[in-house]
Formats: sequence, C-alpha cells, structure tokens
Amino acid sequence: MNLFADFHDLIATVLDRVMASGRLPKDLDLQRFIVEPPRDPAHGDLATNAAMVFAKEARESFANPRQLAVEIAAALADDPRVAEAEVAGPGFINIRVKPEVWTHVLRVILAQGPQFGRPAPGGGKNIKTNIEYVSANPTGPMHVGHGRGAVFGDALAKLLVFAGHEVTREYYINDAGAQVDVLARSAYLRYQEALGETIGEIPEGLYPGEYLQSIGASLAKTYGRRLLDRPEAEWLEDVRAAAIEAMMAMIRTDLACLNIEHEVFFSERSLTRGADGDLVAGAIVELRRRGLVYEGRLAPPKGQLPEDWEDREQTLFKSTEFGDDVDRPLLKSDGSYTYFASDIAYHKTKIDRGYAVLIDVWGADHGGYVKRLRAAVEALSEGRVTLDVKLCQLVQLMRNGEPVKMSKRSGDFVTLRDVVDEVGVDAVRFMMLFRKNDAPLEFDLAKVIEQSKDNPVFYVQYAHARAKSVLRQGVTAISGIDLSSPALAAANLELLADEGEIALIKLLAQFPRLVEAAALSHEPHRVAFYLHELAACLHGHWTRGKDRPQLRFLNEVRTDLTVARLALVTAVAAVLASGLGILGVSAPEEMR
RNA sequence: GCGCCCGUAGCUCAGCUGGAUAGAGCACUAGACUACGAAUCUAGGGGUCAGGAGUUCGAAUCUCUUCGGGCGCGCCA
Repeated sequence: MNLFADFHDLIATVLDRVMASGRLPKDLDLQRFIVEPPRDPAHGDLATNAAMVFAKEARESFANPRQLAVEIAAALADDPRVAEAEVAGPGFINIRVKPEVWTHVLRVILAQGPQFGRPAPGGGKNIKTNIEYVSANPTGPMHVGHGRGAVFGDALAKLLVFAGHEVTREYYINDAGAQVDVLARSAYLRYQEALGETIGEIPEGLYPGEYLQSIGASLAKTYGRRLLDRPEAEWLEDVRAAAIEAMMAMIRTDLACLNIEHEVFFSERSLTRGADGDLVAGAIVELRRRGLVYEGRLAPPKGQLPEDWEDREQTLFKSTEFGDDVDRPLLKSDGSYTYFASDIAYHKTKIDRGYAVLIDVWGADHGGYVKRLRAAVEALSEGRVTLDVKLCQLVQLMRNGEPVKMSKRSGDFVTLRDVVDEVGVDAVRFMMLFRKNDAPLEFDLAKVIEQSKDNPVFYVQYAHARAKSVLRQGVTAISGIDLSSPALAAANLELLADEGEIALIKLLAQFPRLVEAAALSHEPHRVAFYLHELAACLHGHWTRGKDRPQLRFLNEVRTDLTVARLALVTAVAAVLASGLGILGVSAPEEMR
C-alpha cells in the first residue's frame, strides 16, 4: 500500500471525469502531477499540484488554475478518507485525512511486516535488470575505492529487488588485457622465490604485493621446478590462469566480508575464446551491418598532443550518431581489439540475454567512457534497452580528521579488508551509502565506531535497538500484556493521538513512496537519509516522555493505550529493519 | 582546447526528477537525566543556493553563459 499513490489514483479518476465532460483535453498525461507530503505540516497531510500542472490545458474552460483546483478539491472531499480538501496559493490542493487513515497505515504495516513498501504481488513492474558492479581488475586485493562501488551496487540491487524487479548481479572480470600478463610475470617471480631462487628487488612494472607469495608457493607445489628457466611462452598461459583464479578467489573473499555476492562472473577473455566463438568480431559485424562502422581518421585531441601521435586510418564506430563527441576506434594499431570493442560485445551479451535495463557502476575516473558505451547499447538494442552508468566518486580515508596516506608502492596501502576488520561491515556499508554516489566521500575510521549521534550508523541502529528495548521492557514490566501480532492489530489504535505519534505514522506512511522513488532514480542513499530521519523522529518522541510521563510508551495503568503505542513501536522497528535490510546493514536488538 | 561530474549555513552534507517561508548533523550559545538505555533530546543565532541572463503561475532543481574545483581526452583496462 502506498498512500500517496492511492491518492494519485483518486485524483486521476477525478481528472478523468473532467476530461470526459469535455472541459479538459482527453490525452492528458496523468503522470505529470504529483502527490507529496507538504513541507509545512500546517498545509495538511498530502498536497498535490494537479490543478497547476494542467493550467495551460485548462485555460479554455477554467479562468485560472484555482478554479480547476476548487472542482478537484470538491470531488476529493466526498472521499471517505478525506477530512478536508482546500485550495491554497496559486492552486495547490491541501488534503487532510481522517484519523482512521493513519490507523489503517499502522495495521497494514503490522500485517505486512517486511513486505510493507513492496509492490503488491503482480503489481510490480518486474523489470529484468542487470547490474554490473565492482569489476575490479583481478590483479590484487580490493581497496577502499572499489569498496564504495561494491557497496553501492549491492545496495542498489537490493533496492531494486525490493521494488519488485528481477535483478542479476554481475561481475565483469578484466582477464584479457596486458595487466593480467603482468600479473602472471609477477606471480612467476614469486614462484621462483618459493623455490629458493634469489629474486632481489621486484622490477619496475611488476606487482610488488606480498599477496602474490602464496600464489608462487602454490605454483611451486603444482609444477615443482618444471617451469624454471623456461621461456615465458611456455608458462605464461598456465601461470596466468592460476594467478587470475587465485586473485578472483581473494576478491570473492573480500566481497564476502562485506556480505556481497554476485550471481554471474563474466570473463572478458571468454568473449573471444569462449564456446560461442569470437563475440567481439560478431558485435563488430552487427554494427557494420547497421552501417555504423567505417575506416577513417580521427583528429588529434586539442591542447597537448600525445607524444607518439601518428595520423592513421582506423576502424571506427559512429558513436557520434548517438550523442558521443567523436567516433571511437574498435581496433588497435596492431589489429587487436580495443577495450571498448570488447565492452561492446560484452554489453551485447547482456542485451541478448534479455535485460531491459542495464546498470553499470564505475569509478568516476571512467566518466569519459559513458557516452560511447551508451551509444553502443542504443545502437545494438535499437533504443529498447537503457544503460544507466552510476559513477562513484573517490573515498578519502580519514582518521580523526587527518587524511590517511595511501601509497601502492610501499606497504601501507589500506585494503578494503583492513577497513572492514577495523570498523565492521555495518559501518562501512552505511557510511558508503550515506552520501550521493557522485559526491566525494570522506570516511573517518575513528568516527564511524563512535557511539554517539555524530555517527549516523550508530544513530539509526540505536533507534531500532531502542524500539526493541521498549518492547522487551513492556513484556516484563506490565503483567499480562499481549504483544502478539493479532493483539497489536486489534489494539485501539485510535488512542494514538499525540502529535509525536502521528508524526511517526506519517513518516512510516512515506516509506513505500520513498522506496519507489529511490528505486526509480537508482539512488539508494535516499533510503539511508530516510532512516536517519525516522530514527530522529523516534528519539525525539522518546525523549519527550521525560518531561511528560503521559507520553511514554509504557503506561502501567492504561494497558489498552500501552498496547496501541507498542503497536506503533513495532511498526517503526519493522520499517527501520526493512530499510536497513535494503542497505545490507544489520538491525540490532540491542547495542553493546 | 573539448567532454563529464561538482559548487547549498563557519565545516560535512540532504533537498523526494519544477512547488509554498531552502533543511539536518558538527561547531557555537542556553537548557533537560529519581528513565521504557541522557549512547538521547529541546531552543537560538547563522544563507546573494558560486555570479549573471533566460524559460513559467513558480527555479537550488531545466537552458545558456562566466568563474572556481575534480576526473578524463586513439594504440590503459
């Protein structure tokens, strides 16, 4: 149930009648107006701009938007849920609902529990969605920057599932470029080391990380001394495969400690060497068939010219036909595919696998790549499939307000695992989501484990724990009280009349709308901010009970009132738990 | 030079796809614990939404432009 959507439907029905009477054009797009909670509570419970949005179309039959608003408001006033509908300002319609609407919301939450806010069975859009995230190169452990994309993608996936979509979580393994050959050579060096050879300094250009030592050891175990002193061509392929497998195992472990799992791991290498033949060649053929590939020359970039620039003819994709700035090469000068060509083929497989919506989560440094890939997806799907690329900005690690220095060369580079081990999964996930994805993030290691309201992770979790504490206390403090679901649903919820209580219910009523909007815009951070607001509302009401004991949730004299209030507390805890679940953050029963 | 992202209170950031008087937290000031956990709460000051122009009933939000910051710009992935 979504109160705001219900009223949107109601107003749409009213507008339909006006349209049928010929005083509004029949082809109005009824999605254009919105029903929202007004910022100022004095304006009522719900507000709509319906009359103003259609002001232009209403001009012939209505002198001004207010007149149309008056007619809509009159119709709304006939609805049994509406206590009052009045026209304000240039033509807003402010709606005040009857108290039983709020008790109904509570009963729905109590009945639906974790289902509250999800679309009704069969009522969802059920869009087949593929979300590709993390996709860190398999050449080392994950660092904090990868972690942000990982958490963001995972929370977005959970959000979309919650909103009723069919979601596949996918990891693209970049196992085909030069960097995995470097990885193989680096692993080979550690193999030599494991066999007692002197390797000295790790040469420039190879990966120095000690995490490769275990791969060296396992290679030594598998191959003995057979690979020693052999030309690279003889061992490269096997060592590379073993190293990639080991790196992916390590990355999966890193992800697992953040509670992240992917359904599909897609190998870049398999695009050209898989069972289906050369898919990259296939994708290029497909583009060529559509007349979107040609041989041509690109102008050099303005500003500083690359030193080794040579003007030459190359194979180009007409991405400019789809909004890109220049056409993009598909083949390198040595005839091999560019990364872009592979990526086109990879995204073609997603289209061919039947997804209607593709989401890629990348680091912000790949921003320049968005237009060309969107162009490719649009071209290959003839506009049927949309690609949304979410760019995650950098994470600056802090400790007590001081930046934590990270350098890949020396050993003091902070891995994602280090951070999770230090502050815990919940803190990492919540903080990464308590910011828009395209805004830079400062992550203070000291602050996120602080148990104070400065720390939003704690603040929200504490609200849930506090609610649970009240419920526990109720059972022990008031003899004979029954807090089972049927008892709560049957409670005299009309007794909840304090403005603090009503404010909580109103916030709860917004949850379905909030989740829908967050899912639509692919913005999980909205859930995090909503939870923070709901937590504040609960803490505030709780503390008001200090000055005014009659507001406390537990009242030993009035059991009926107590049960009603504990029904509210139960509903708040349910929505907090539900929202935290979307973020992949735990909802603790108590704080320790 | 071009493209993308960003610019909101002293600081860190929200602002619900264009709504009504722009909101939180921190910091600052003044208050509230014989409690269902004060690990919290209440109140106050603080704004040219970077500047300018435009679109319309209405702009922090959309368009153009200037300034400032970040990222990127064929043969890296």
